[in-house]
Amino acid sequence: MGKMTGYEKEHELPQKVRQLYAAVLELVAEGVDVNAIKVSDITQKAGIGKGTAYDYFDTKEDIIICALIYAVSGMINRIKVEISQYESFKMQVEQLFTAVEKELVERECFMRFVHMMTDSSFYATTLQQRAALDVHKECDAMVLLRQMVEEAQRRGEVTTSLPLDYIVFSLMSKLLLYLAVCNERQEREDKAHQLKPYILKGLFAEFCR
Amino acid sequence: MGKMTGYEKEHELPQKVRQLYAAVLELVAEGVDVNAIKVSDITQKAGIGKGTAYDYFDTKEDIIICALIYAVSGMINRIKVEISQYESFKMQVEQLFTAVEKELVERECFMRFVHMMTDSSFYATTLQQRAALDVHKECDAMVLLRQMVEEAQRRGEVTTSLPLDYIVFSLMSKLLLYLAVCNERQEREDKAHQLKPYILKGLFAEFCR
Amino acid sequence: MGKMTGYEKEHELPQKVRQLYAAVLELVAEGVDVNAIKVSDITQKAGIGKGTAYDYFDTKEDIIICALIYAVSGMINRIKVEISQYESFKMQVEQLFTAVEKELVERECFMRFVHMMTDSSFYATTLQQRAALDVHKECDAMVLLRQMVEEAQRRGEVTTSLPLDYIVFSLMSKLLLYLAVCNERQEREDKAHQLKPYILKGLFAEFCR
Amino acid sequence: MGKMTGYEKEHELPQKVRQLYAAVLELVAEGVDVNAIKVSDITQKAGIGKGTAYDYFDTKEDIIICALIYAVSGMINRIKVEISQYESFKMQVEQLFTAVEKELVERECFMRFVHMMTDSSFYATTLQQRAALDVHKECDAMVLLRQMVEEAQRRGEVTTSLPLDYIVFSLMSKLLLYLAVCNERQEREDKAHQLKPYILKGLFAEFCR
DNA sequence: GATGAATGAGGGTTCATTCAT
DNA sequence: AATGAATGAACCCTCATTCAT
Repeated sequence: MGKMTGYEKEHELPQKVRQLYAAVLELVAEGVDVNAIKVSDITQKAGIGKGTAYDYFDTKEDIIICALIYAVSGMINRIKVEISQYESFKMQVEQLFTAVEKELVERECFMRFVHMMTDSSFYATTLQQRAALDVHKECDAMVLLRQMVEEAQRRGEVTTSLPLDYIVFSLMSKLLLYLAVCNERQEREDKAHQLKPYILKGLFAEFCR
Repeated sequence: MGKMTGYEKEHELPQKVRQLYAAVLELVAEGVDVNAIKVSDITQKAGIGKGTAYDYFDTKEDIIICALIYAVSGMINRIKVEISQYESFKMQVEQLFTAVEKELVERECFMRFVHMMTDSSFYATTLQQRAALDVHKECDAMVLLRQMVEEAQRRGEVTTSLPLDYIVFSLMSKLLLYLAVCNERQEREDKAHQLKPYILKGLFAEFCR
Repeated sequence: MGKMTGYEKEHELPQKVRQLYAAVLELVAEGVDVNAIKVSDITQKAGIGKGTAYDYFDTKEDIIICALIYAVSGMINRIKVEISQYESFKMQVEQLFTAVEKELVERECFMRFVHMMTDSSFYATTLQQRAALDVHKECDAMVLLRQMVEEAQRRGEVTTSLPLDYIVFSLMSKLLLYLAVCNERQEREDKAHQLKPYILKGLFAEFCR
Repeated sequence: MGKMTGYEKEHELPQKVRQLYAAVLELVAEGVDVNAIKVSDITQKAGIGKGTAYDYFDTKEDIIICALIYAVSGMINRIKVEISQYESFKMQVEQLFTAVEKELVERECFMRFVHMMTDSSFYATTLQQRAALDVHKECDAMVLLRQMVEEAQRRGEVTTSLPLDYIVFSLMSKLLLYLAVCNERQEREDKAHQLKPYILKGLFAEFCR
């Protein structure tokens, strides 16, 4: 049987695969170390037999990687849709910050994913290779941000006197910064919300006309 | 025997421990997945027997964590010294960027360490707990940055109209962003150097009077 | 439902069972290790569902054993018929050698079967037990040879001054020797044909008047 | 560490390897199906830890194959020595038959080994490949027999009017036949001894002047 | 009846840790 | 003190067998 790749459309996903993905993402959201996840953890949480997982995936690593790709590409696509409802760059950026902080599971997965994109763990390396091959670039948040900025530049909302790369990277770094703060334990949850307006203000002051 | 903690002074380190740390850091610098490092990899590279490692550490994880703490606290202390030679905030920040990009091994370890501070892997969790207990805060780059900014504010070089947290986080995020770009494969190495002046200019424009 | 035993008459065999047997024997003829044959290999080659195989057999081992019994008893019966067309012992023996070398699949299965009769693998042990119970002795090539020799002795063609057992065993050993040589890779295929006249001559010289 | 090959000299064998070999051979002698032997069976019988086996061998199959090569090459070498004490071909052949029937364990291993040389099981295939590469031909009983016959021909004891191959194969087939009969359950043990003189007489009548 | 998706017991292999030398 | 051979718990993966459809 053809094994999963992580890029299947939502409706193409067999039920069992959906359960496997959900199990992995729950574990990740619970803060379990990805490297410590056991196949039996996943299948038990998914409520299916261990062997079944291997009908859809070749290795444990595949299960986890596909679950992460699934989560992040889904998240990015959802953010794309949400952002497209706004016309101004500023509103889009605000929406972006709101979107990523929204749900714990997604936030955790996104963080994990971003880490992996700049990490040298096994999962990181594999994901980077996958991303490089990924024609749809569905998983690349950078691509999303780049498009957003380019269009805003075309509309004249964002300065063109700074390199596109710099603007995109700045946006990304502030976004991650925000996520990192959000993710810290409770006490700082407030701090995150206090910082948000400053982060946005800083961004707009630097890049918007 | 008392086991190592990672906070020993340089001169307190037994020779064997030094060799163990060096081995771990070399492996990390080579891009080996921390989770994939085996005790035999470490001791072989260190040129000592496996049993000896257990005279100084209780578990494999301890060896790795202490090596990382050692590397990062050393790095931060060295940066402290380097920075203290400059009097202006701008020069200090420039020096900071130069320092972290300087050496591959350090950069890699620093990245790994930072990842771990915002990660939920086993090593991450342990390091975070250790950092929370760490009275000297020797390992906390944030503390260093905070001190730097506070003093600059006292000297009137940095604005006090923005929250200290925000300034520190911004500085940190730009620094990490820069490191991440530096760490990408060859092609981008140039991109990193092209971005640097913009990053610094952006920082100074936002925070310096 | 009553499960198969391997001794069903050709016309009693359900179509699916025929397909299963054919699949097993093809695999064996392809040189696949009997111990490595998977149920899915068999049913896939047979073009039927896995569950169906278990309607006719209790275990995987049963499928394989019955297929082998089927192949060998069929082969022996066919050889019996072919031999009965000849009246002289010498002609019968020549026919015997021709018959066993005839078809690759049969030769392979026969070899496998003979191995199993003098082996201690699981299949061997089971087959030996079965053969001991086999009232018809349909599977026992030795019985065929014994009858052949006994009748030839009665007709005065074969010496009675040597023990029957010895003559039968000698015949068997030469036959197997010949098969073994036939089965070696290509180069020796010729060698087999060169040896054949010597093998027969030796046999006849020793046992025929 | 360098792994075992099965061709180590007796005195080169680490103690643990010796124990592993002994365990495998005991199991084989007990009539356990080679394909059913578990690593834990071997190490338990050997009285060592499971992991230790993997210090000396890469896979379970390696352990078993090396044990068989060890047993057979040892046996053949011992037979070589025993045979070399006799000067006449007839005495040598008699000694050969005595030697192979001598010890249960050896007989069983030799049978297993011979099976494997004309079989298509995994072990068989691997052993055949090894034997083809084996420069010493230490494991090849055929080589031993061939030398024996050639020398006897040179001494004028064995006819040169028959092809060498035929003589060697005949000798081999009678030898194996004899072993097979010896190996059958109790009742036939006697039969074997009754057959022996006829087998030898037949051989000598056919090949000796 | 026929199927093949699902199961989970079982076994090969790895590697952190120990301890006799 | 230092070693590394030995251990065995742990875990991934396979595949015979079942059973709902």
